[in-house]
Order: sequence, then structure tokens, then C-alpha cells
Amino acid sequence: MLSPSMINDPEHLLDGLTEPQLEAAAHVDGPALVLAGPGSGKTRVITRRVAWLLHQGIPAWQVLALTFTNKAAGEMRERIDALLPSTMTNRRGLFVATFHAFCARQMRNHAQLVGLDSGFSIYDTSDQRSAMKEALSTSNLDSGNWTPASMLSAVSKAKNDLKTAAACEEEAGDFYTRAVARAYQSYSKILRRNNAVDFDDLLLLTAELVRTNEAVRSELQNRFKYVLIDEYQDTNHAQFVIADGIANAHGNLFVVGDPDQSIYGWRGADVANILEFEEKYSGTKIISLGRNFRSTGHIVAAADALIRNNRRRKHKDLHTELGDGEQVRMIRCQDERHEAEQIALAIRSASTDGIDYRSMAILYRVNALSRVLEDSLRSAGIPYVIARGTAFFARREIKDALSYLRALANPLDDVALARIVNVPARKIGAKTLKAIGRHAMHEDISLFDALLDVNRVEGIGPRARRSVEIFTQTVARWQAQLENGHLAQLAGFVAQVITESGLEAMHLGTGEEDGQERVANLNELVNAAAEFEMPDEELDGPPPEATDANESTLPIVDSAPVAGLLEALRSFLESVALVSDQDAIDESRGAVTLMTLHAAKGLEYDFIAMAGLEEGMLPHARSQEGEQELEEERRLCFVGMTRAKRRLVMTMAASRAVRGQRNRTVPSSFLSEVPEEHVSLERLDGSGGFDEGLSIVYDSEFIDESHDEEGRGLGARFPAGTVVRHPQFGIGTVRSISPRGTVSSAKVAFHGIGTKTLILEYARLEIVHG
DNA sequence: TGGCCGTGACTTTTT
DNA sequence: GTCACGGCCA
Repeated sequence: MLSPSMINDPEHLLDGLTEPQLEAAAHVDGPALVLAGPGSGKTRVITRRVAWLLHQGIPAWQVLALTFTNKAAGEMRERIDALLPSTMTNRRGLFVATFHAFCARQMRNHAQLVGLDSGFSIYDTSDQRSAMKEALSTSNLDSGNWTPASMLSAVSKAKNDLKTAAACEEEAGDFYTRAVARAYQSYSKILRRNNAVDFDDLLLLTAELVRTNEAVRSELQNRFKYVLIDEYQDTNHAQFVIADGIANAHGNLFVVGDPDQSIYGWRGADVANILEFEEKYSGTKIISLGRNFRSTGHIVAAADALIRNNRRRKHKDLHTELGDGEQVRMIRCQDERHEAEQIALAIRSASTDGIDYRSMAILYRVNALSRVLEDSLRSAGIPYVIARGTAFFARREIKDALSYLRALANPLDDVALARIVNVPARKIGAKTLKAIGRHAMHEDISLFDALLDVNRVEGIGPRARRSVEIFTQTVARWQAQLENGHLAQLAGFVAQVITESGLEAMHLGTGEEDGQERVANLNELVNAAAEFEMPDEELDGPPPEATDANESTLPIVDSAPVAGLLEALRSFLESVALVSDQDAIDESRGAVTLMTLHAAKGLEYDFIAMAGLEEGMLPHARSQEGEQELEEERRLCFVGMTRAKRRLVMTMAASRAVRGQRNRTVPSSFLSEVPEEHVSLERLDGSGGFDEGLSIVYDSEFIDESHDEEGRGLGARFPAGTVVRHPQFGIGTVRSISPRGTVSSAKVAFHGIGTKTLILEYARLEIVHG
């Protein structure tokens, strides 16, 4: 076994590490898999290891570290930087980025190889939706059988598996898959025509490039001799191909992750990547980090007990040496308002106990839950921020401003142009636009070129014609400015477009109630542009000497430093397109953070409140159909619980209004999977218990010892084959029964509905015949 | 052309 | 409860 004293470590990089941490941090060559439980010092290991590599004389520009969020990338960069002596000569050029940003960078450099212009746009969800809408209507698929959103998710799935539209076409069998293939085809065409890509394309096209283009592959292989990937359990097939393509030449692939924290299966993440890593890379060094340095005993034990209910997992022993700490508080509240108040109270008392607001967070399964929590925090006078980086850029006024900028950065982007050509209203209405669109289609030119050609378009009145001319002149002026300007003018330019486009006046003028707020948001966008820094040469770009080494292949990955205004704008738009919700978190604000469980991945807080622990909420109703989905929900719950360092509160509301409809709820089965000795249970919903079946079950789970006869007994009454009646789903047949915690879950096939997984104790099944 | 209002569909999670 | 869309009127 290694120990610091056995290794020459003058910079003390390996000091204070546990044995397995040391093993990982001092790993240099060959494949390595670090299975890092929650709070096991993962980031510490990664940063020390990078510093260690450089310490061994490996130039920083040969190291590539990939993360999932910009926040994680930024933190990693900072922490590595802090570990490196400023005198170190080989510290320049470290490449730390998110997968998506890395891919965007590759594509800017090799745009022509994938049939794009380097000014390509990155479409966000709403752009994708308009593109898909158009795709469906042009290929006569808009019959109402499927929505743009469902088609997009099918296409996304295909892309994550690296399937092209042609491949989908080929293997399409039934009506639905054929429709998907056609929609995919037509959607891709639209994106291509607009010189645009979606999020999945960034990965897909880069993977294709790495896989099929020898020159690009060897360029990447030659530069990046050491590849690190964080949160490896959440990589999808495309990401695997990219990482593998770069690293298989030298095998220096170092991945860190935790299968128990895999929560992006729905997005194409493939846990097999981490589970089968050692088979794919022979000679893999496997290091398991189980000791938790984050949370106190009851929290770790509670989370551990929960996750043990997953069948498809590799067990890892979780333990802490931080002492028992406090029990997990579980509070049953009356309704969602009451729940929000209880959480506010818990935050107050945590604050009194010396926990800073900035070290507290409230987590929930769906964004819709944030509203009521916000209300209660506001009236309690507790400062809070919502981690929703993407929401800011989805606001109408911001999307408008960005569409202006995008149309300027990428003149082929018809989606952006169409959005703003008449915003604010400038007499270029639907009719005019349609005529112009037809002309563009007919002449096979972009919408903007068609606007320039307005005098040749029929069916447009003189007034509209004049308006179009004024608009195109303004745009031309901006474009000229972009060509000639430089980086430092970015914020000024953004402000100018906001003013000269009339957007600002539009929101100020009409006396809209929220006009002021919208203008403030636009100013915020200008601030973002002012704070935007081009990818930093110091830590991000390769040093000049790197260029020489690769002259025989292609120019080095990164081209000359960008200084022009146009490049700056494109870079800015790219960074804006790739923001994550986590990026909105700013610890310096001293506020409680609200976010989804998904967004909480990788973060930690002294105090965590988890809201909405109800069946249908967590686990979410949409994921209760199969065992796999249920296990992912359980992992999500596990991720949430393990964010807490000292205090964990889990709440549920006995009744909750969903979509305006108030419903009684059933406590999440996850709650009952936590052993009593780690829990302090509080019932504040006022119900006596015996008059209501649900609360009896809830009681029995935690307080009553009588659950054995009630719980286990039920499974025996519904053997497979029993025909039952469900109040909502109707008649069905029991397929199988399996014990889950102290209750029994049944898979029941309902006529015309499909198979549902039900908790026998909660679903009021009636036996039709046995 | 543009704005207003009523109706209906829909919400899981995100780079 | 919210958003998007289509129809209707100034």
C-alpha cells in the first residue's frame, strides 16, 4: 500500500488523504475507476490527482477534465489552480470544461467537417420545439397523434445512441418508429438549413467526428494524453464514444462516479458505462471510496438503508466517523402551504443554531413545487435563490434579445430571425412574413436574404415593404459593427441592440405592469455580457509550443485567441446556451437555495429540507411503471439525502393541490424504507388516524408495530393471477407480487391501460375473483 | 396588423 | 394554475 512517505511529495499534494484517496490521487498511467460514494472526497481526489500529474512533469495542456456543469468545471479549475505553485512552468493550458462545451469547441474548430458554418447556433428547448413543429408540418405528421415534445424526446433518444436519421429509417418497423424516423430526418434538415445544432448534436457530431475522422481523432489523442471524467455514471453512449476515442490510444482514462447516484437514465445516461468499465479497459485500477466525510451518522445510515432497497446495484459500504449527529426529521404536514411553513420554521431554527443561510437548501422533485416554498420564505423574511440558470434565459424579453443577437451571429438562423422580425411590432405581420417565407423557400435562400430581396416578393403592400427595408438596414448596420468591432465592446453592443431594436422602449412604453422588471432583466443580460470572459488563455488554451508538436496533423485544437466582436458574441451566445441550473447558485448571496433534486447533484449543505415525499411525487407518478424507473427515483432520493451534512428534514403534505386539483396523498414508500432508529417523526396534520386508512398505514410504518400482519399479509391475499378492480384503472390481473420495505408492491396488468406497479396497502384493490 | 380574450392541453427530471 | 393558440374585433 502507498503512503505519502513512500512517495516523493515535496509539495505535500498527497498529505491528509486516506489510503484509497491516496491510491487514486497518485495514479498516473493506465485506466482507473474511482467508485466514490457521496461525500467521499471525490473532488479532492480529482484536483489532487491533476496537480500530481503536473507535478510529475506532465504538461497541463495534455490534460483534459470533463464535468457536467460549468459550476463544477469552474470549481475544479480554481481548486487545481490553488494547488499549483505559481512558479510551475508547465501549468498552462489545462482544459477543464463540460462535455457540451468541449464538444462545442471541437465543432467550432471543425465546423466545415460536419457541414456547418462556425457561427452555428445552439438551439435551446424552445427553439427545438419550433423546429420540430415545422418538421412535423412539412412532413405531414402533425395530425395530433404526437406532440413536438414527444417526437423530440424520441429523436433525442436516437441521437444519444448515435443513431442517424437514416439509421432510424432503416430499422423502423411499425407506424410509430417510421414516423419518428421521418420527423428526425426533416428536423435535421431544418437545423442544417438554419446552421444550427441542438444539445444532442453537440455530442453526436463530435462523437461522429472522433469515430470517423482519423485526423481529428489523432489530433485529440496527441494532445490529450490524460483524460478525466467526473460523474461518469451519468455519461451516455455518445459521451462514452468521445472519451473512448480520445483515450484508447494511451489508455489514460480516469473516471470517477457512483452508480448509486445515476439519475439521468431518462436522458440516455447508461450506467453500463461505469459498471462495465473494468471489462472494457483491461488492467483498470479500481478504487472504492466508501467513507463519508460529509454527513453525520444518522443521515448516512438512513441513506444507506434506503439505497439498499435497490436490487440492481453493486453494494458499497457507506460509513462515517463524524458521530451520530441528529436524527432525520420526518414531518407529516396538512397541505403544501403548511409544509412550506414547516420548512421555513426549520430553516429559522437552523439559523438560530448557527447554520448560515448559504449552507441551506430545499430540494424537490418537480419545479412546480418551488412556488409555494417561495411564498412562505418570502413572508418569513428568509432570503432565498432558486437554482434555475436556464429559466432566466427562457424569459420572453431575454429570448427576444438573444434572438436578435443570434440572428446577427448566424445569418442563417431563421428561427431566431422569425422570432424578432416583428418584435417590437413594426408592421411586418404574419401575412408579410408568410410571403417572404415562401419566397425564401422558393429561391432556396435564408429568411434574411429573402427580406433583403423584399422588392421581388409579391403580395406585399408598400407600407410593409418600407418596414422591411428599415429593418434590414438596421440589421446591416449592426452586422458591419460586428465585423469591425473587438471583444471589449461586447456589452456595449448588446446594450445597443436592446435599445435600437426598440425592445427596451417596448417594455418601458406600454405601461405593462411587469415592464420595469423586464427592462431590469435586459440590463442583467448586458451585465452578463460585461462579465463574460473569453475562454481563458492561462488555463484553457494550449501554449504556443504545443502547436509545433502537432504540425504534421491538423492545427491544434484551439485556433488563435479570439478578439473580434463577432467571435466574442458567438462565444457569449454559446456560453449562454450551455448554462445549467447549478450555474445560478451563488454562495456569496448568503441565501437559502431552492432547486430540484437533479440540480443538487454534486453539492452539499449543512441543512437540507426535502419536500413532497409522497407517492406520485417522489417516486414520481411518471416513473412508477417499472422497477428500473423506481430504482432511479430511489437513487434520486438518495442523492437528496446525502447532500445534507448535519441536518436533514423530509416533509410530506397529507393533501396537495396539483394543477388546481386538491388530492389526498400517500406517504412516499421511501420514507418507510428508512429504519426508525434514524428518524424522528412528527405528525402535524391533525388527523386522528383511525378514521382514515392512509394515516393508519403511515402510522403503522413508523409507530405501530402491527404492520407485519397488515403489511405482509396483504401480499398473500393477491397471488399472481388474481383478477382485481381498481377505482381508476378498472379490471386487471395481478402479474406478480414483491415485498418492498414493509409493504408489498404488485404488478397489475389492466385492460387497455397496461401494467402498473401498485402498492397493495395504498391502492384500494377489490378482488373480483381469485 | 395588432391586441385581447376565451378555450384547451398539459408539467418530471436537463445539458 | 399556467401557457399557447386560435378567433374575433378595432
